[in-house]
Amino acid sequence: MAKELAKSYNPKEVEDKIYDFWLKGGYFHAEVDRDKKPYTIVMPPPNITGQLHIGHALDNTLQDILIRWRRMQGYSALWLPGTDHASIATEAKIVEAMKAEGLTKEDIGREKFLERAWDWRREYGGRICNQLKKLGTSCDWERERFTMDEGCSEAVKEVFVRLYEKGLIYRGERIINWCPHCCTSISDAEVEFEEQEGSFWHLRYPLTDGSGFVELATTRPETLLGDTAVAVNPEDERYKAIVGKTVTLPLVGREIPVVADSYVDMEFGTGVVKITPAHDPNDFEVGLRHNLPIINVMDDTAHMNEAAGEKYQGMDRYECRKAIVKDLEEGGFLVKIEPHSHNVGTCYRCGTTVEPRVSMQWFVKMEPLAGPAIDCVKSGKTKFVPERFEKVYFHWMENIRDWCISRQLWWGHRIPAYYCADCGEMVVSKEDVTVCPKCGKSHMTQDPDTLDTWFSSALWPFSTLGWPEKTEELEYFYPTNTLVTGYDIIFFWVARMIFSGCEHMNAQPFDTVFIHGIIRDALGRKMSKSLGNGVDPLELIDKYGADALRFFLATGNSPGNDMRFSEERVESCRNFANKLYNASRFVHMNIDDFEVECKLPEALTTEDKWIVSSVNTLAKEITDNLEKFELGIAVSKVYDFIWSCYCDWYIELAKPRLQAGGEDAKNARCVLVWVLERMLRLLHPFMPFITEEIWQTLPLEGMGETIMTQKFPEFEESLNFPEAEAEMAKIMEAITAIRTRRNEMNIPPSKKAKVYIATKCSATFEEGKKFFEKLASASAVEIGESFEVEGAVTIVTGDAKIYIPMNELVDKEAELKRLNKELQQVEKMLAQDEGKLNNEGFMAKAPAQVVEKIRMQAEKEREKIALIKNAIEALG
RNA sequence: GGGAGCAUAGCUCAGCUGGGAGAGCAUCUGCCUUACAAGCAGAGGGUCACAGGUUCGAGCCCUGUUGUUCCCACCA
Repeated sequence: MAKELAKSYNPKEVEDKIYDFWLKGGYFHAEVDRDKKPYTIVMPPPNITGQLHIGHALDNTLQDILIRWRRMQGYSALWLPGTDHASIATEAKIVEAMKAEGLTKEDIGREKFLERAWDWRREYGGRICNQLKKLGTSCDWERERFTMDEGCSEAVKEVFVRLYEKGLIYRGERIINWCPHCCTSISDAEVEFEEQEGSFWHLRYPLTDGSGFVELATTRPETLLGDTAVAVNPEDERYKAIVGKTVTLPLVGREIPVVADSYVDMEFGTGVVKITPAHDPNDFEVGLRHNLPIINVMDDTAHMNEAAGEKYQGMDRYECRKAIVKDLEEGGFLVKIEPHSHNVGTCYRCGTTVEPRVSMQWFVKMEPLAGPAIDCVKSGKTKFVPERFEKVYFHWMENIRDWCISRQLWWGHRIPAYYCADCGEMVVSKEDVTVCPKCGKSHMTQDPDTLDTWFSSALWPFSTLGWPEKTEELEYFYPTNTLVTGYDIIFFWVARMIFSGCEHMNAQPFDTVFIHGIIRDALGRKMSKSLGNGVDPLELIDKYGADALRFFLATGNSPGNDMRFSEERVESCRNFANKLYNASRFVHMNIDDFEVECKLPEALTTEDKWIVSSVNTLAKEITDNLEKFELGIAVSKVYDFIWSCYCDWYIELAKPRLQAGGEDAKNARCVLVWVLERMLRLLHPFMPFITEEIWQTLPLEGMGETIMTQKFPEFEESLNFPEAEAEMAKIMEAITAIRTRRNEMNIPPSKKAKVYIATKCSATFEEGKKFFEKLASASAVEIGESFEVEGAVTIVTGDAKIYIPMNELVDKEAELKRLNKELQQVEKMLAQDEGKLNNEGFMAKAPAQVVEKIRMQAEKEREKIALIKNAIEALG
């Protein structure tokens, strides 16, 4: 960071080095510290199968901004990282890898399979963490956890046993969603519905007594093989006579009853529904009400089983559908086929159409858990940002159904239930059970199933802090403060953490759920593997630097809303980093040969006070914004300040002073450094690398070794100079007005001209005189009450009338035209303001501040009008 | 069938509890002004989707309409 350095900032040279420095310094580590307030974020654990994608980058950038900010504010800020075992996804990967060797799970057995899975986890599980480090995430790696590590597994068992003993976990034969590809049950939340074009087959089932037929329609004719009834609405006059009779199931010949059930919609179709309790959730309910037999006609892979009959056994469900339709047609049972679009449930992991299926599974009874979880949010113990997501949450919680938690997988937490092969006794226990407590025989086998991945993630906010042990950490850091996540996993995860926290900790797991959207591609489409439209954050980091990527992710991103990816914007963020780097280079050029302290001098000029006051106010605003989770607003304010105030104005204002040398130059140097240092701290949560890099080069004796642990700037009354801000505004307005006029007239900066400033604020302009040469191409500046200047361009600002003599360039006609146009504009504004001031309603009801503001505005406008008129007269 | 979001400059989006419409990119003009051409100084460009309403005052609040995206839901 000195003169001889490259003109552009090169993030590659600094980022890894700085990250190592932070790690070695242990700055990410948070301890229980009774002198500090805790601030805790638990990281949504990425899957061990995962690669860092742009969504992770967003999620973790937001978390890192919050945690760095709070850490700088003096909290004991814990950001707890970890990974998720991701049972289905990981198991699929292992199975796939084995396939290449020609092996299946069953070939090698459970034990060997798990060995492979752990090997895989050891090899790849850390990959995503290393990728997160590239992003600059300041999480406490010493506390990194894994959902299947010893502690988390202990928590899982504890929860399972507790809920079981409370009667909130039960085992039962229910209809569940079955994925024939993953070969496991999945929960309701894991089913994604998609609209599909299908057919509506109208069939007729003959009445057994030979008195005719009933016509009904189905979208799934193959399930006919499992039909155990036909249902009509009890109110339906058309069918009252046949209720209680039986029909003979076509192709099968089974005699099944006609039942009356209000579930049937008389208006829809023919008003008759075939009932297949084993393969449809509604039919299952009907079956329960009418005591119907359940005939499961498919196996694990959705092929027809022996119950489907010899002819169809072994067929895949769609193959069977074709065969059935053909047979029905041949048998004269098919009335017609209508096109029909309907919602089909698919597995969110693999996209396979889910097969509803009756099987023995474990469930969490949700209703007793949902109540406290609803109260938790209703009472405000947990708040959603933005608030509208609370509605989504309530709706889901209020309509929740029992949660199927068992999975027919091997990779995961094995269900702690044991069965006696002799007497059939079941024992649920945290410890392995080898001897049956009932019959005393040692023929106990553990339930082969594992738990839904989300069962363990639901415990994440407290299992990672040591629960069920009563650790110091748990007591200090729980409830956590902020959970940052996308709206897409509110149901999977957020809701389940809330009821788990309420149930097991008797306290909300976090105070705030900060929800963000997803990042779409440049065309607004979801990023997906199949479209190949994803962007790789690591490539972006490589190309533009982590700071630039983070800045992009934080900017223009408002809570809960999706954002589109734009490489141009990442580039502009990179440019901002470079701008800051160059500003620092400038500062260094001016301080390296001098003794400069990062301390404000005694004597501050107006422009010094202006920049100091501005950065001081900025600190307050940023803090307010961050407290309200308005990260995007906060970050753009820092951007504007650094670029527009510090670089475009203050540095330029400082140049003449620096060149002049002497005491004033020394003061300017100090202010440059002081403001730069403060702005670096404000920017640090957003752009951690470059701010650290620059900060370390500044003359900051005794301030510590890292910016990370410096205090986040706070508003200080002693640094507030509103008068200086007002005075600078006058000077800046005059300079800008001159520039604009010169630009309009196409006068190059090299062509200097004398500037006459007629003003009542001569003291202000007298002090600002020196700036006009540098910033407004003035050859000389004269300030007075009034001037008579021949052949001059006249520029009117709120506080001054400025003349620039440019005989040969002045076009009197054009000048007059322009001044008249300006006059009109100002008169129009004045008319508006006077309208308000003459409006009784406005005067009576508008707040005093607003009235005062308008009054001042009108006053200014009147003055300006007088000045412009005056100038027009002078020209004419 | 319910519910929600979005609609603001050519493009992508900000806009806090209502008090004179902003940024980035793009376009145009002029500048290598000794930190930065990844830059500097300027300019142009908006009936804030439409129609009503509340209010002294509406991009913002209310109602409706249109378009669009998404979530939830057991119509076979």
